[in-house]
Amino acid sequence: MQNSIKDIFPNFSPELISTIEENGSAQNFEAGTILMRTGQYIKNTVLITKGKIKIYREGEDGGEFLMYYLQPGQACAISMICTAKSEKSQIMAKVVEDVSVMMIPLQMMDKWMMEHRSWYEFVIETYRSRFEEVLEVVDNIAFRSMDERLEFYLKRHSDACGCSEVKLSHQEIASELNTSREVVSRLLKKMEQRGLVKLNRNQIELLK
Amino acid sequence: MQNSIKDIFPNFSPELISTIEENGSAQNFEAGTILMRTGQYIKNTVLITKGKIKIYREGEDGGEFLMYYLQPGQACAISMICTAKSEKSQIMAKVVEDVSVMMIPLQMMDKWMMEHRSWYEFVIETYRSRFEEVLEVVDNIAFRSMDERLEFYLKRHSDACGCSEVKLSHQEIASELNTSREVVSRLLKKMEQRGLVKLNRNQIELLK
DNA sequence: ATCCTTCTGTGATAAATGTTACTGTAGATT
DNA sequence: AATCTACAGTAACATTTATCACAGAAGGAT
Repeated sequence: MQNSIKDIFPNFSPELISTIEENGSAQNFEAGTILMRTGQYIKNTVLITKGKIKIYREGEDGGEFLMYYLQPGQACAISMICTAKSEKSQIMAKVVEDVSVMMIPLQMMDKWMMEHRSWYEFVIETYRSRFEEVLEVVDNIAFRSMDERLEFYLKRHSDACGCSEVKLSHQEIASELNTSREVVSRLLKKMEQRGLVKLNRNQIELLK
Repeated sequence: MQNSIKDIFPNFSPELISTIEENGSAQNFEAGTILMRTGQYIKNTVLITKGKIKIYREGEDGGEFLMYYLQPGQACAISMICTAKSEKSQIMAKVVEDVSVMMIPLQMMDKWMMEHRSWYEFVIETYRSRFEEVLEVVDNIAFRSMDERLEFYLKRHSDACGCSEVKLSHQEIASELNTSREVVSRLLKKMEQRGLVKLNRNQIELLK
């Protein structure tokens, strides 16, 4: 089996891995799928084994503010946090690159915390890294102006996809930064003049 | 002993409470004390038994952006999250009302997760509620304008202190919202005209 | 090629927020 | 009382961001 849990989650103990394979349910979703909506009840913890997911915070007016990416080897912290209580989701999760995931029923998630040290450590580390990531998001919107936020956004995107081309329209970027398309166009133009990017239709090439 | 762990953390098991009393160190700090600075290494988890603490995110330019309050019966999620790794603090914690706290060495924090169900549940619930609170902060700065944020700020303050008078100068409020004093003055004046507040020197009275 | 849709660029203008400069006032200090 | 200091109000202006209006370009569909 390619994309095995073993390879993607190298810190998991062999016992944990077999338990996951027994109790989890492997599933695939195409790009574009909404895996989770704000307000939905959470019944599973999601481990990503392939592909990419974006996590958004939704505004009352329908805005979709990008929080962070989830990639193979990671898990949805929100789904873990809402564990025992089977709470409502506070976020929206959208598949941006066909994913394979392992769905873990919430009771298992909780049970394993006591039984598997490597699971416990993974969960704690997931909490920690996501919390820090959200704090960084707060920094960006609290302390930085739109041009800096845009640069950060592009950099994060290219880090996530491992390439220097961002294949998104200005409109899509604007939505994820909760601003308007015109503002993004203008700021990108300035960045191009500064030699930071090269602009093409539906593609922004990062030069530095 | 007044302000006992037992009364303030009613969900803790008797065994956990005695373990805490054996291993923790009770300490007091005056209003104004900085309990934790950004970048400091964390050696303890902090349980609050009395008083109030504000948690800030610091900007590179020295801004102090208010994230949330910590009150009796609560714990600093950040200090828990940075657990085993003894990571650096990502936030700044300032005492705003004389506090009594119980300092728990980080090794204990980790050990008890396996040994005390009530500790485990408390920690998970702390993660959950703080994560949600930070998401709400993101909402405010991502989707709302300064006048709405100011109203929210005042409401949160009065909730935290349990009174309808906010005894802060415009300058202090401005710092915590990362804006300028003049903007706060203007917006407060408008709120007064709308009948939402009554303004006095060093005091804002919430009317609704 | 022609049409159509989506994407991009840009000017004009409006609104929100930040900055500068100055004034007055309340309370503390002397 | 005279002085000093922190706080609050406000006008004028600058900057940033949002909105409106429109035009042209790229690429797909017919």
